[in-house]
Amino acid sequence: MSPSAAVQTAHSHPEQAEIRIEQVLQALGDPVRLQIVRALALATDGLACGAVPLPVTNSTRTHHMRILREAGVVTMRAEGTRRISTLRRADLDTLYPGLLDAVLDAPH
Amino acid sequence: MSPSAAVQTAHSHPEQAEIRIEQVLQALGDPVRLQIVRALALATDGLACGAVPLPVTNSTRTHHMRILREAGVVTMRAEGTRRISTLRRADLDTLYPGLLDAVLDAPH
DNA sequence: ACCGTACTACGACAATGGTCGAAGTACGAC
DNA sequence: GTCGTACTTCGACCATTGTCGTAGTACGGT
Repeated sequence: MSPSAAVQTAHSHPEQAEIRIEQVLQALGDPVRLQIVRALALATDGLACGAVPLPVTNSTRTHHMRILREAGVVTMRAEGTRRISTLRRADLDTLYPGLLDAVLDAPH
Repeated sequence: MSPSAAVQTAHSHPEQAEIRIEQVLQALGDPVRLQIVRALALATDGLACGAVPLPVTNSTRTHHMRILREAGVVTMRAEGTRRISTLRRADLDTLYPGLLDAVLDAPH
């Protein structure tokens, strides 16, 4: 195995201080991603990307997870072959109190 | 004067029930539009589109105002040659309590 | 070792979106 | 009426974005 074999599984996450409101809003502004976030909100201990039923292919799913991760909305950790995603509730509630709750409580 | 001469000044606004959260979030997710919304939040009695200093041309300004209006974030009324825009605070607070405040209080 | 599952990376594509300039409309002032 | 101001509309442009298929990597099972 090459030394760089584990690079792929290491995802970059923004620090709390690096999270920007426009990026968060834009990330939440897509129907597919909002569906993902709503599903993650119900699973307090995280959820595998593939566990959310979505009308898109796997590669598109990965793309949306990346947007959410890079915006600072979710964290991802490897667990076997799964990537468990979790909502960054604490960080978002600290930076933008009420934002996440308002979005999650919104009628859909 | 033709009968349809006043069409241009009549802008369409979505009813409160027609406002969709994804559209609102996407509208707020643009830096220029967020700047507009922040300016409007300070002027309770509305503001002319051109009164907000923006690094874009007039046509782009109009474009952004249209996005905000069609998303249900602002209302516009004609007042002479000016178009006075107002934040739809009541509607947004009713539909998504805490959302607008969270966005406006966000660090920038 | 082999295979299947879970996900990622890359390239391509069409659609969307932000930007502009030019032309046009509405209103007020003169 | 003419002129200037404020804004809109239209078409064009380029960058971004959501989508996909294909190929690839990592891990667990057998």
